Order: sequence, then structure tokens, then C-alpha cells
Amino acid sequence: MSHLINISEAASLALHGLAIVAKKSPDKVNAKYLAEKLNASEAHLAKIFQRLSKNGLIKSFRGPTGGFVLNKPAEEISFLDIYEIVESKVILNDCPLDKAGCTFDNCIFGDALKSISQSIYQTFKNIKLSKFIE
Amino acid sequence: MSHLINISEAASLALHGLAIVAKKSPDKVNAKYLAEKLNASEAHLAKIFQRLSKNGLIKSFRGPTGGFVLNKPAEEISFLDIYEIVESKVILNDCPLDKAGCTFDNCIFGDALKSISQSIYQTFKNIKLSKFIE
DNA sequence: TCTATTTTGGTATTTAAGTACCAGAATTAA
DNA sequence: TTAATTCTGGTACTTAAATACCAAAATAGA
Repeated sequence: MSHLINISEAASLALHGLAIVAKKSPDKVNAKYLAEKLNASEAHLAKIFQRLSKNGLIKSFRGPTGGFVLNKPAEEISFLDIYEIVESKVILNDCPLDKAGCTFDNCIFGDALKSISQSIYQTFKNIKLSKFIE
Repeated sequence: MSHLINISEAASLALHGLAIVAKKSPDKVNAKYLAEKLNASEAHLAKIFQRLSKNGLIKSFRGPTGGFVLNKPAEEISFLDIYEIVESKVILNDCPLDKAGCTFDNCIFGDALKSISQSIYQTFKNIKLSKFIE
């Protein structure tokens, strides 16, 4: 069973975890709590949140009462931001042969994949953390 | 650099290779020729075409003058067919947490990804090998 | 029948992602 | 100052996908 859209479990955990952090704001939320809530291993989740912290999306605090809080307003954090931190920068041309030097004159996929990529990109950009606060 | 749509190099090679086979029809085309044309390793390409053959998309012939030909009209072979043979059956829900038991009540991605998946699915279905014969 | 050619299929290697472990540094509260 | 808690960061393990290798089987033509 293969997914058509590329979303790793790590990126998904990051989004779901940050949604919890946003909802609990301004309280701090620690990795143990998040891992439990998401049925994920604490080690794995901690690693992911380390990257989010290093990239300025969240602030982290050590020691008892430590944990994570957002580092900017929830409206200003999109799933695209999260995705590009956890996976890597997005590329909007989806033919895998293109980079390795395709031998066809014109891309065999035409424009179809490029425009879908762009719509996925926009969708990712429009999913904001603020959506998960009520 | 990460692609938003999931297309392995193998699936892409299969499509590009089959396009060549379709164009050369009714002549047979062998793996060596295809590998050269596509800048791919012959071993890798042969493996991919083995699967296409086993799944009835192409017919294969051994020995000198051997090679591959389509096993059905080019109009009846879509990129979706190829994709599902090379990758695996497509799943149209793209949240990776869904299968592992998401702990959120409603999918955090809403319907957005599902509808994009469907549009990718349709696009894959509409790309027919006959498009590459002129 | 013999040789060269081509697919076949089993296996092995490589690569990347996901996951887990653990000691160290920082912080809080007693 | 001590003990408990929490993030940090380096490393190691596991798993799956991608890719490569090679001997065996089949075939065509001489």
C-alpha cells in the first residue's frame, strides 16, 4: 500500500505534536506527554522536537517543569514550515528522472505533476497551527 | 530536497521505458537498449520489466532477437497500472498516522489531502501509453 | 548441435528512514 | 547543595527500499 503524497511519519508526528502544544499554550508541554498522547516512542518524538527547536519553531526548557512552547504565533506556523524542517526543502518538479538527466526531450509527465505539486504546496502552506486552537 | 508526490525512480523508469516500447511497436525492444536510452543500469531496468511482464503488461521473449512488446493496446495501459505494479496498490488516505491508530478524534488534515490524493489518482489514470505514440 | 544473446530469478549489497539507547548538561525545588 | 526532572546530542540498531550481481534457462541462427 503506497501513499500518493509524500508525508513521513516524522512530519506527521511533528504536526500532531505541535497542534497539542498550540492548544495547551501558554503552558509548556513535555516530550513524555506528547509521546503518550500520540502513541509514539519518546526518543523518536524528542528527536523531532529537537529539530523544530533548532529551527526556531518552538522554544525548549530543561529541568523539572521544562518542556516546549511555540516560539511564534500559531497563525505564523504552517504545515509547510514543519514539513520542510522535518523532511527537507520542497522541490516542485515531481519527475524523479529530471534531476538525473532525463533523456526525453519533453517531460513525459507534461505539466500535470507540476501543477499538482503546486496545489499540494499551497495546501501545506494553508494548514496553520492556529486552526487547532478552539 | 523532497518531492511532494511519491514516485520512485523505478516507477518513472517503467513509464519511460514502456513509452519507448510503445513507440517501437510492433518491434521488440530489449533491456540493454532501454537501459542505454534511459541512462539506467541494465540490471535494474531488467528487474522492473520482469515485474511488468509477470503482471501481464508486456510480453517477453528470450534469446537473440528477444526483448519486450506490449501485451495489450497502448490505450489500455495507464501510468496508474504501472505505478501500482512497481510501487504497490495505491491508498487514497494520506495521513501516515491513520493506519497506526491516530489519537485525534478527527483527522488533523481534514479532507484536503484526501481530495488531492484523488486528483493525483485521476491524473495517473489519465496518462495512457498511447499518448507517447505519434 | 554449437554459440551467442537475452530474459529469469535468486541473492547480495547499498542506502535511507525510522527508531532506540544512554550519558551529559541545564534547571527547579527542597 | 542535593536530588529529581527534562532536554540535548551522539551513536547504534532495525527495517525497508533501491540497486546490483551472477549463474541458469530459453531461444535464434549458423
